[in-house]
Amino acid sequence: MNLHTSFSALGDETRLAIVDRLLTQGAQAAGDLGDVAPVSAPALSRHLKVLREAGLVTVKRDAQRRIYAANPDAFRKIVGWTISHKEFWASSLDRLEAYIDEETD
Amino acid sequence: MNLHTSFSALGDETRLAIVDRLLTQGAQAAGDLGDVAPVSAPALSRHLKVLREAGLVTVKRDAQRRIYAANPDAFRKIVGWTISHKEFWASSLDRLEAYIDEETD
DNA sequence: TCTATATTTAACAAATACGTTAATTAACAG
DNA sequence: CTGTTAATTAACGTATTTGTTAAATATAGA
Repeated sequence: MNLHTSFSALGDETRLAIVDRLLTQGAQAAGDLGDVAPVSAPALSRHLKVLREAGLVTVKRDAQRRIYAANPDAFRKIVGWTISHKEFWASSLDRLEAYIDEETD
Repeated sequence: MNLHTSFSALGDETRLAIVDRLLTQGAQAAGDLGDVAPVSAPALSRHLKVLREAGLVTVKRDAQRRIYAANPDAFRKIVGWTISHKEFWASSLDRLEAYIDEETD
């Protein structure tokens, strides 16, 4: 899938929250994601579809449930792009490191 | 600016091409970006506005020209987010490294 | 089988996004 | 001051996105 498709999928607040949740807490059923944003189940389902079609998440069935998980390959593509431009944004690496330390606490 | 706003801005093929160009070739005037995609000057101008409002690029005037440049801070935010989830996507780091080597040639 | 649970799909309205051409603004050059 | 160049803003049509409620699908369990 094209890189801009991944970015587009992450360009919605609800979808970014879903992905962040899956990255942080691991795989979850669709229903368990209901509290990431104040939207109906059908709306959530469609967001999951967008993420699926962009290749950012994968699904697996478990009885009535659909277990969603973030797809590492998709993230490697994004990281790959950013890293390929590292010499640009990392011109002062310490500032990045400061930022990361701050964010990951 | 929110992270999803950055992703949203990069979620359009033309805008991603603009940004990639600025990252690769450095600052350029709006007119010089005309060949990144087959769109009219007004369309391009609006894409640049979206990127500006998302904080991904900055502008500086030079007579009639507007010189656009990628904004490192915006990219650090994106990198910061991906890195904060590194333990996930980098679970097999060699695969990422292989990918990067392949992409940056 | 009948019912409850989990999720998706259908149908539809409202908002947003993107492209175009025409008009406007701004700065330079003769 | 007039014409040229550079870029943006205005106006407008169409397509896509996002949300909702109602209906459909699929599995589990009494």
